[in-house]
Amino acid sequence: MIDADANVFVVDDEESVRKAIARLLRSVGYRVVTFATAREFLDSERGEPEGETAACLVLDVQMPEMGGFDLQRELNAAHAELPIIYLTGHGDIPMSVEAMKGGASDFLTKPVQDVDLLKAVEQALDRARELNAEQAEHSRVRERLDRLTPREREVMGLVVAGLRNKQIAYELGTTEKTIKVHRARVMAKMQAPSLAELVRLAERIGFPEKARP
Amino acid sequence: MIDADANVFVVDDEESVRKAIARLLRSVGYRVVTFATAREFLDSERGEPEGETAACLVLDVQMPEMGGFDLQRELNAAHAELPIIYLTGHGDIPMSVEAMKGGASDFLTKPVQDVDLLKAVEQALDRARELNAEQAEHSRVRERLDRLTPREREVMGLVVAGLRNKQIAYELGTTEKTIKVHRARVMAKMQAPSLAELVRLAERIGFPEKARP
DNA sequence: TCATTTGTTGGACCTTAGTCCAATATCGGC
DNA sequence: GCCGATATTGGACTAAGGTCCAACAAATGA
Repeated sequence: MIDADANVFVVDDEESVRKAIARLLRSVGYRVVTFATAREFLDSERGEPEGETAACLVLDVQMPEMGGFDLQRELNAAHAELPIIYLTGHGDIPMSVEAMKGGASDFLTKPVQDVDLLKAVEQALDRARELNAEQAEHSRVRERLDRLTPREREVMGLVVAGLRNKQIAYELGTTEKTIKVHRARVMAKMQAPSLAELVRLAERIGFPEKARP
Repeated sequence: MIDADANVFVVDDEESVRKAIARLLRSVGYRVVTFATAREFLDSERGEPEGETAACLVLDVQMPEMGGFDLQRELNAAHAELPIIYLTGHGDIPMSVEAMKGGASDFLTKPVQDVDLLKAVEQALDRARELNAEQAEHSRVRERLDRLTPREREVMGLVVAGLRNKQIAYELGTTEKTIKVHRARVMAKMQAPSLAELVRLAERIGFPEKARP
């Protein structure tokens, strides 16, 4: 079954293609927004960046000015993780392979069969939902981490490294007593019911970040 | 630079192709073993399954009896993670896209340029080295886990879930003292210097496995 | 079957962690 | 100078974790 709460963005310079694709996708219940150029898409406000609704992009490879691959590069640079389905009239195997290596969700040739496109969109949206779920959890945890004071962050780093309070106190040149207070605050602010959970939270967001070499 | 300690397996039914590819790859320092059929490759002993040396597979798509994709399916079923570079004389875009979705490392068309193949092999071997490193760590931890008694595994599961000894004792219908002993053995057998590290080890191997619904 | 692991359980004791109270010192801003 | 946030420390106490020693039952192997 199809989850109707999904956005599909279509970027193609040919109006006939945009219309045909939009009609097809709307007919099965997707919300569709079309764009004639990559620039137009980038400048648009496409709703929430912290995605609540799944979204994917159907993207023409060959377009004047900014092509599909250029757009993908822009999106990656902007951290906007959005599954992409490429569409092309003049593609070859090396191009499709490069696109897939670059993380594309699919790569189809025009004229595209309706079933093929629908299947590709479904897959892309599934990917989007997974990405959204991950990212939502990730930013929820980072938000808590941001509320820690510098000292608390230090303490947390050493706690998840497995050091005991006494050792942490020595490392930071203070007393065990103080560490206990910081530690308790860390647990509270991070909303960790146990040390095990704190470690998992830290792992998930890659804390602490590695030192620069 | 090229790491000479690498195996490249070549499976192609045309002897001329095998010879040409083998010569090319050997000329830059790779160890090469060729096979005329997928069956022949599967039946061979290709050295250590717990890979110490990186390896990849250059695989013809069209072959009598068992084709390249069939071979990949066999390998996946057998847990043998081996980066695959497909080679085909009669490929199309949908085929290449499917191959890439299926986890192929690359997909090239015959006749292949030397530089293209060499670049693809380098990339595939890089992937293989990463996979090897991950898998080596993974199986090292699993090995330790396998040395735990059933009871110790139960205790470990509840420990990494964040339960306290008292709660674990209640769950398992015994006393806190007993749990402490199990717990100490778990730490020793898992070679975890701290609870934090035990949690990370458990996370890495996906322990405990989720119950089936 | 006997002996030897292996897994399991308990007691006594010490160390470490967490909690509730309170207090001091510093800094940046208003 | 006062206020709020941060960092620090102490006392007294409870709870939890870890260690050493000891014991017993079940499984394993000769």
